[in-house]
Amino acid sequence: MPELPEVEVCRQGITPHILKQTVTQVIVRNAKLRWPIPDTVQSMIGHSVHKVERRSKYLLIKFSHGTLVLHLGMSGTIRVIDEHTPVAKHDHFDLIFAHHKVLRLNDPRRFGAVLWFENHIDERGLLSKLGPEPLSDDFFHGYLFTKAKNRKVPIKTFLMSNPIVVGVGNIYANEALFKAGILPTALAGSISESRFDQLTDIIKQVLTAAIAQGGTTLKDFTQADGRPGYFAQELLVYGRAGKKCKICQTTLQEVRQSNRSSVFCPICQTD
DNA sequence: CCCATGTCCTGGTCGC
DNA sequence: TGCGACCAGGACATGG
Repeated sequence: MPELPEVEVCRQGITPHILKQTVTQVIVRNAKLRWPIPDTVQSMIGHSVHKVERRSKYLLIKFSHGTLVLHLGMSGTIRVIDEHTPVAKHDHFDLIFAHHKVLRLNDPRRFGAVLWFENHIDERGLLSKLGPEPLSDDFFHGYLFTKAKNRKVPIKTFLMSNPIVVGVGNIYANEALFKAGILPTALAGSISESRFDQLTDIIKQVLTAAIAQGGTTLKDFTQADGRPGYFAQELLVYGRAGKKCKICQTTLQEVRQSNRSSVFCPICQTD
């Protein structure tokens, strides 16, 4: 599920089901996620949800005395379901509420995380080391150009770097670079300010459109099937290596960068 | 065997 | 030479 639009749609979807509801039980079936689920998650019992926020791809479920931090990793999904719904394979964590609904985390690969920040303290600095939200005013014209000065890293790796900007994963990095006409292998420090500004606008557009489409197809997170939001969006390059560019019909090519696949059109995209 | 939506961490390199 | 910034790749676990 995990690109930013999917997490945001998830946040919007679960919020009305859990806001102001009181936790009655916390079940940890398998604590071995990316980090062990701490015993302190039990402190939510008897407390109610004040707010449901998102920072980067982290879901923040806020209580008066702390914050439950959820990350979906590469394969996690969250649903709000009836408490009698049978437990399925990879259902690792339940947050049960007084109105008999359950927030249930399923994560086959277990790269996700369930953490508790007492008094909002982020011991690992997970949230404090993050760059700006791409849809906020902190991600503005000139920002990427300034950050990229003297950087020799490929633009695609640069875009996917959380200290630079959060929420741009492999799918949207590929899609945004195609739309901006920039090769993923172009060096970040060699890209002009105007092209960076155009790329900034495109990233905002792509993420906004994905949230809007995910929001319409996935507005209720109480269903058993959770189709990721990006399936609703037409993908121009991601997953299309060897197929024809939808703009110029040239065969799309693939390279690996930092152990991730990048797909691009050798005609539509340039250094 | 190959590949896969994330990201922390390690170890190596580079430049001041 | 020292040190910090930067960068590539490994690691995690499961399924298609």
